[in-house]
Amino acid sequence: MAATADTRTRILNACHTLLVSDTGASTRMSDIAKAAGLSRQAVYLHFKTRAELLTALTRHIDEVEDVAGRLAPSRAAKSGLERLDAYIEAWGGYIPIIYPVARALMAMAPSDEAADLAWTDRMTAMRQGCDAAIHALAADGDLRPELDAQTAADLLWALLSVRNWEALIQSCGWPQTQYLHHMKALTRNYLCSQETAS
Amino acid sequence: MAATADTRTRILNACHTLLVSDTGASTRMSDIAKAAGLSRQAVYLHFKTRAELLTALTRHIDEVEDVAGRLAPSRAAKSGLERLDAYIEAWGGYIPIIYPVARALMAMAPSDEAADLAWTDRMTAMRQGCDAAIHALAADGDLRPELDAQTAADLLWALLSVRNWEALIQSCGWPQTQYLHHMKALTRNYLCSQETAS
DNA sequence: GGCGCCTCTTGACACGGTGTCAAGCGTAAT
DNA sequence: ATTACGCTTGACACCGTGTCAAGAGGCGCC
Repeated sequence: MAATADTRTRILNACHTLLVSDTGASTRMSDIAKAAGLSRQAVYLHFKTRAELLTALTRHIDEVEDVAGRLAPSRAAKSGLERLDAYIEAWGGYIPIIYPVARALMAMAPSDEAADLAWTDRMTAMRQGCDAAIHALAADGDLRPELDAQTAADLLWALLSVRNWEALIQSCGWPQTQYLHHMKALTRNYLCSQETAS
Repeated sequence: MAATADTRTRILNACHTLLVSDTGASTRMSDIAKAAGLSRQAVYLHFKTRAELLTALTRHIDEVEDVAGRLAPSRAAKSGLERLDAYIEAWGGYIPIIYPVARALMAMAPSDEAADLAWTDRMTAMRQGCDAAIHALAADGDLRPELDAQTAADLLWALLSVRNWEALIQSCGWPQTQYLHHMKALTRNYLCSQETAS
């Protein structure tokens, strides 16, 4: 049993390091097996499909990297404005961590229902955070009056998408700090009431 | 010769309608052949690879839909602000048109160099437009002073990405008008000097 | 009319990757 | 000694892309 769990996490770790280091997205099941020092079939004994392995990996990273803990400050924020900033800081800071896995999952999503579902789920969860931040903002009366909460959350969600991060950090070569700065400034500017957006 | 060209465009049209109607992204070469009333191999006689077919299709659509003409108003704009708006209007209005093909191209990009290159090229071309708009803005002194042109163009480029459009229109169910409205408002708000952004 | 050319067809095949199956091996528990 | 478990080996099916070779049918040209 202990050995089983060990092997399982060994596979997860092997998969993770491959996705991080490698050209990544093209990581095959056989590569993962080799990296874990196992036969290809052994991997299938632990994870029925590649999609399942990848989603298990996201959950695993979530635990190891303590997403919940990272998001705590945002939930604990006193004001809507504070919450928005804390959320951007937390999620925006987490993107680089799950990105390698996210990339692989996104790549297979169009052709694999399970992967698509798993990724959509994650994005829906992220969306919750956006909703919460926007509601906190609205509760304070700091949501820009011409925006309804729905629209504002949609915008925030799109702005904080992994694909936007990818575009700015990977394609444009932005440093992470610049990304965080502009995401905060942009949302403050457009989603918050003028007087409070200082 | 005429027949050749005919067949070629018949393939392009078949491919296009499949990508538009269908679940789309999974359109196979054999589906395209069937839809064009040809054998699978006949398709390969006109397009060496799937990637080549798809990129040819983007160019074909560009012509039929007159991208150049659509972008003309932005180039003809008198002011930077006008140019920015016109560009968003033109490109933002063009996205829904190429989206079905773009989707297929984006889906295969991670695993196919040629597709990746073709898509990157298109995005680079789009980026030119962003640069031009930002420069026009800067020339008028309407670029927000704390932003350099590079950063502003990066942001504009990311905001106007197909993936953002996809998120807002496809996932969030926004109507196109709402998308255009907020893209214009958002950029005006964040990229332009305060006094002029009214 | 016979010739060659061009387009398209037919049917086969290789390749790469995922996922499945069956038989067997080694080892630890008891 | 038997059993159960985790893993290996090697085979195979499936699917989609891309390739190849042989040939059919229409068209113009001399």
